[in-house]
This record gives sequence, C-alpha cells and structure tokens, in this order.
Amino acid sequence: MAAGTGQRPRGAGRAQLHETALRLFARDGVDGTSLQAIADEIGVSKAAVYYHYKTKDEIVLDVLRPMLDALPELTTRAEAQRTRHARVEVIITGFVDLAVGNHSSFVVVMIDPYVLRLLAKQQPLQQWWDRIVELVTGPEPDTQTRVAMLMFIGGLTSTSRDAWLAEMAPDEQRDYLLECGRRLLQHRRRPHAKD
Amino acid sequence: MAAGTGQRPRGAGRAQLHETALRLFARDGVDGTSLQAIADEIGVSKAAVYYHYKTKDEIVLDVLRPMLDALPELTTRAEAQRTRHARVEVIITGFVDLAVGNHSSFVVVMIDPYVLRLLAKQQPLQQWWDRIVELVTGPEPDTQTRVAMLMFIGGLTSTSRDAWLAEMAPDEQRDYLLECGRRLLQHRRRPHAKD
DNA sequence: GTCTATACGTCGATAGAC
DNA sequence: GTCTATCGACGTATAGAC
Repeated sequence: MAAGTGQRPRGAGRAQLHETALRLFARDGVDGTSLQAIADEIGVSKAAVYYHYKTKDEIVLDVLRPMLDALPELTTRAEAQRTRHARVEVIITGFVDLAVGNHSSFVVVMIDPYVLRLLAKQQPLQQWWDRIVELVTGPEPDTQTRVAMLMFIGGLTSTSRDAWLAEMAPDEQRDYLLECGRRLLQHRRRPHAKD
Repeated sequence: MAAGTGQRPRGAGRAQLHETALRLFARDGVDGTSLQAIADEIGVSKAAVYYHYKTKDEIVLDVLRPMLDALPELTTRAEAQRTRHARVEVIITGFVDLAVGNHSSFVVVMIDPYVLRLLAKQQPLQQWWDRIVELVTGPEPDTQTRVAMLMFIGGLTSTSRDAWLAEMAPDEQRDYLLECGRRLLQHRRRPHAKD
C-alpha cells in the first residue's frame, strides 16, 4: 500500500504497466511476453513490476478485466431484447464496439492459449458462450447461424490485429465491421443466385 | 542421416512427431509447447526429438510446410480465373478446404505469434496477402470487401479451433463455411431491408 | 534411434538494501 | 517504489554411451 487511504492508488506507473503489458500480450502472446520484456519496455527492473503485482496471472487478469466484465454484460443486455432480430443487432453492435474500442484486449481474450487455459480453470466461460449461441440462433438449433456466429467473433479478432484496418478511423472501422456482421447473421435469403 | 540412400527416410517415428507437435502447437501455442512436452506426449526423451530436427524452428517450419506451400498455390490458381466472381469462388472454396482439411495447421499459421515472428523474417508473407486482397477486391480499392476478406479468413481460424464444429462431418463443415464465405464476399445488395 | 547427463540461458518469483 | 542479487525450475540445445 502506497497511500494511507486504504484505496488502491492506481498511480501513473501502474497505468503505464497496464498499457505496456496489454500491448506486448497482443503482439507476442502472453507466453511470448516475459516480465523482463515488460520491465525493459517501461525502463524499470523486473522487481519493480512485482511491486505492483504478485504473479503474472494477476497481471493478465487485471489487464483483461474490463473486457472480461464487458462480455457477460453485453450478453445480458442482448437477452433483454424482445425479438431475435433486435437481440442479434445488440450482439453485433456490442461485439464490434468492444473490438474496435479495444483491439488488444479483444484479441488476447479471444485467442491467446495462455488466457484460454487460465480462464478454463477460473470461470464458466463455456456457459457464457452457450448463452450467446442461444441468443443468436434461438431455441431451435440452427447450425448455419451458429457457424456464422463463430465466424463473426473469430473474424473480429482477426480484423482487430490487422495493421491496415487499425489506421482507419474507429467510426469507419465500425461501419464496415457492422456490415460484415449483418451479412453473416441477419441474412435474408435472396430471390435466387445468378450463377 | 539414418539410411544410406541419401533420401530423407520419413519413418514412422518422424510422422508421429509431426502429428504430435502440430496438435500441441494448435492447442497450447508454439511458445506454450516445449520440446519436453512433445517428447513426453510421444513417450520418448527430448534428445530423441533432437535426432530428427536440429532446432525448434525447424520443427515448426516442417510441420507447417504443407500449409505454407498450399497458400501461394491457391492464390495462383485463383488468379487464373477470368471473372471476379470466379476468382472469389476459388478463394472461398480453397480456404475452406484448407481449413477443414487441416484445422491445426491453419490455426497455427494464421494466428500463432511465434509463427508470425518466424515468417516475418523468412518470407514475404505480406506480398502474398496483397495478392489475395487484389484478387478479391479487384483493381479498385473496395474497403468493404477487404474488411470482409479479413473477417472471412479470421473467422475460418476461429471455426477451426471450435470443438463443437470439429465433431461435424467434414463435408458438412465445408457447406456451412462456404455459405458464410459467400455471404461475406459474394454479397449482392438486397432490394431493401424489411426493418 | 534412443537414452542419460549436462551446459547455459531465461523464466517467474523473492529477499533485502536504499 | 525501485534497485541488485539470487533462487529453483525449466527452456533450447549438445555430447557421448548404448
């Protein structure tokens, strides 16, 4: 404890550590990011990092906390909608906003093997995924929609790590990604294909 | 060299090593897979693994070789098509077949940070990606199609690691994924949306 | 082809000075 | 809050017996 208030200080040093760790996790993977590498990037020693966090797992979880909290919140918000169309629209816009608003967190949470192993032990991530699937497909098991949902989420992680897309203005990224989500998940059958 | 023929023997031991390494790479990431872990999985010692390969990088590249060769080949095949529609169709079916036919290789090549770092040094992967983009979007820079392409490829990697989808028959996986690709990339504007 | 043994660096994590 | 110094475990990679 640095301050006498009893509150978590959340100083500038901690914020910089937070930002640096997240950036390296997204670029090199958690397994590929040593605490030494994080410390070097900031310009301090490894022990200085350990002043803020007791373990590497604690860093990972703290850095990903906002994203990990946002995902169930989004699901709950979608479940409150009455029609399937509205639920899917909330899911699409919600995921796109999460991905665009925080590329690094989204990528790390979704595809990093270290994080997947960590969460498999700690939280019922599987149940959360089942909720999403039921939201989008409805009670009857629509396989095509389920596959499209998988592709949409996975595709968002891929676009989140693309350098070319990252240069685009966030609002513009958002529009293009929303269109992709609607093509995949709000599909209406066309009269008939031309080919 | 074990055999006197001068040819690479390609024995059963090497094949098992190949399969085991690929499976662990896909599950735990390359950084998260030690040579000790591979050796333990097979039931031999670490040194036995080093009999077949001099370095870890060599294992990674050898294991991913079929996929790394298939990607430019697919691109060349697509470029031979006359219409944009046909080129995109070759890209869609080609990528789906690659992903369905070899889930693990596809995932590792596409998203593993270790592999991305390795390839960044050795091969002009960037040029290959530019060829794909031009194939799909055509000469004029169509941003929406480009984003859809990113989402399609990324989505394939995500569906490749999904356990539920993996239980499905390959032909069935193929059909659902093809439909997703067509929704994203062979999009025709609908008369107008209902809502 | 596979083994044991080992070299040498880096890992996550801790102790104690300042 | 940050440092140096250090720990034990594990990483890649090698040497040499069988």
